[in-house]
Amino acid sequence: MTERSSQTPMTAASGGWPGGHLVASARREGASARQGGPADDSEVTVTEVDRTGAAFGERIIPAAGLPGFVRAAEQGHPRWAWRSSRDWYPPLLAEGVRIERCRDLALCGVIVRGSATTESTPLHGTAAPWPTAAHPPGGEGYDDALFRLDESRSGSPDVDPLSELSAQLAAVAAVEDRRAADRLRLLLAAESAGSLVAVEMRHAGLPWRADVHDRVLTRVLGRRHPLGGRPERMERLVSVIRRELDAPMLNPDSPVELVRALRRAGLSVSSARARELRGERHPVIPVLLEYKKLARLHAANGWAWLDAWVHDGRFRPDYIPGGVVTGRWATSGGGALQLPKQVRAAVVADPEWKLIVADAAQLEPRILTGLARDERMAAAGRGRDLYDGLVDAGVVDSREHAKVGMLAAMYGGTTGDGARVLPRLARAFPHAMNLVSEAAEAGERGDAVSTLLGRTSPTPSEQWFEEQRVASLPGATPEQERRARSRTRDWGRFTRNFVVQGTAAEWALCWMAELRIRLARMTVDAPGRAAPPFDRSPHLVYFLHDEVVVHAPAALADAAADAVRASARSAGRLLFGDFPVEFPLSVTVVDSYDQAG
DNA sequence: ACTGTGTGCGCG
DNA sequence: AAAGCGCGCACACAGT
Repeated sequence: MTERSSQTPMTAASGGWPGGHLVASARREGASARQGGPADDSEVTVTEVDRTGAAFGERIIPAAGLPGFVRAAEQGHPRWAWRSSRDWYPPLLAEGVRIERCRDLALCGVIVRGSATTESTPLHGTAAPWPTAAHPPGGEGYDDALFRLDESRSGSPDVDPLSELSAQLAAVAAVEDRRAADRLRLLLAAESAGSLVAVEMRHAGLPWRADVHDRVLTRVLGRRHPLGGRPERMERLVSVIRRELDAPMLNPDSPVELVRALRRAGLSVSSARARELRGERHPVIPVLLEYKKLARLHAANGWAWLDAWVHDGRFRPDYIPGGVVTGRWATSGGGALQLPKQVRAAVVADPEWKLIVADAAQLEPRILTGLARDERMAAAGRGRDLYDGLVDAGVVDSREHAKVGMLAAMYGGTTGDGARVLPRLARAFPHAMNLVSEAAEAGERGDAVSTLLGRTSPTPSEQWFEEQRVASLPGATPEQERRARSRTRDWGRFTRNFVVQGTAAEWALCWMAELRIRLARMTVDAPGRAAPPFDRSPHLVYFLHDEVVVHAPAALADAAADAVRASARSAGRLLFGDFPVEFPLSVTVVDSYDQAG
C-alpha cells in the first residue's frame, strides 16, 4: 500500500486508489441538510481515509464548491462515501458532474447489519443509524407520531459518516470466511453502484412523447372528457352495461354494486374480478371486461397520469434501491414498475438517438441453476431457451409445462399444471430443487435465508412465533392449528422465493454497475437533448428487475448494445465464477419501447 | 375533509 | 378452504 501523509491530501489525483474512500459529510447541519446532503449555505468536509477507514487527510469546502471539487477529484477515480446518494448526488448531477464509484452508507448499513455473514460481529442486528427511502421513519422501529414531535427519533443525524464507514469496514473485515466476506463486499459495491444508477436515471428521465401517449389514449378510450370524466368509449360501455343489467344508476367501478347487479341478473359471482367474470356466460360479460380494461388504462396511465408525471418530454419516477426486502428496487410515483404495454409506444428515443431494450431470458431459473450449481440444468439452458431445453431433455412435454413447473418450484406452487410437473423436475434436477425446498424448510422453521452475496431475509414476527407456539400446545383448536400451518407455509414460500429473487436482483445490480461504467466511457462530439452530463453518452433510462433500457446516440447504438451484452457476461462471472451457467439476453435497438421484444 | 383498509389489476 | 413470489396505485368505502 502506498503511504500517504496529511501533507498531500486528495492524493487520489496522483493516480491509483487502493481501497480507500473520500468521505463527504455535511459540516454544519442546516435546515436543508437534515436529510444528510449539503445545504446551500453549509460547508462540506471531505476526508480521505485508508482501507480500514482511518482518516489521514481532510478538506473543508463550501457546499457551492463541491461540484467543482468532485469533478477534479474524479480524475483520480476515488470511491466516495456518503450518507446516501439520494441526498448527495442530485446536486452534483445538476451541475453536470458524474462520479464513478461510491459507497452509500445508509443502504450498505442496512445490508451489513442484517447479513448472516456478519453474524459474529458486534454490528450485526443493531439498528441502522439513518432511515433510508426503503426504511423511512414511521416504518418498523419508528414511532411516526413521536417522529413529528422530535426529529432526533428519525435516526441519528449526528452519526458521523466516518465512524459509520469504519464500523462497516470493520464488520466485514472481521468475517472469518474470506469468500463470504468478499461476496458481501461485492454486494455492497453493487448496491452502491445501484444507488448511483437510480439517481442518474431520474436525472436523465425516460424519454416520453406526450403527444404519442395522447393519441394512444384517444384511440383506445375515445375522446377525452373536458372535465376529467369518463371518455367517450368508456361512457358508451357504461350505458350498455347499465342497460344489460337493468341498473340505470350502476357504477361499474364499485365492486360491491357490480356484484349485486350481476347476482340480480342471475350470475353466481362472488367478486368483480375479471378472472372470475371470464368464466361466466352472459351478454354483459364481454362488455364489462372491455370496460374494465379501459377503466384501468384511464385510471392508471391516462391523461391525469400524463399531466402529473411527464414533464419536458421525460418521465421521472423515484427509484428506490433496496426498496424490497429481497433487494429488488421499488419505485414511487407514476407506477414505474407497472408501465402497461399499451402505452410503451410513447417511450420514443430523441431524434438521432436510439433505445436499446434488453432483458435477461428466464433470469430466475438460471439464477437458481447457478446457485445450486446444477450442471444438468445449466446444460439444458446452454445456447437456447431454458424451457425449450427442458422439453428437449425429455423432462417435460411442453414449453408451457416447463415454465409453470419452474415457477411452481421457485414460488412454492401447490396446484395446477405447475405443481403436477414438479416431481419430474425434482428427478431431473435434484440440486436445483433441493436448494429451493431447503430454503422453504428454513423459513417454515422460522430461520433466515440468504442470497448468494449475503443479503439475509428478515425473520418472522414475534406474533408468528407465538402463533406457532400456541398451535403446538395440547389445547390448540383445529382452527388454530390450521391457521398456524398456513402461516408456516406462507413464510416458507417467502424464503423459498427470497433466495432466487434476491440473487437475481444481485445479478441485475452487477449487470447495471458494469454497464453504466462502460456506457460512460463512450461519447460523441455533438450533444443531444438529454440533460447534461448525459447529452453526449449512452445512459440507462429505465430498469425493471431483469430488463434495462439505454438511450444512446444513434452512432453509438450498436456499441451500446455490445456493452449491454458484455456486462451481462461480466455479471454472470462475478456471481458464479467459472460455473457454466449462461445469462442470454434479448437485445433490440429501436426507436420506441413498443418495438422491442 | 381527511385517513386507513380492501379490492382489483398492472408489471417482473 | 385455500389458492405460487415480489411490488405500487387508483378507487370505493368506512370511520372519524
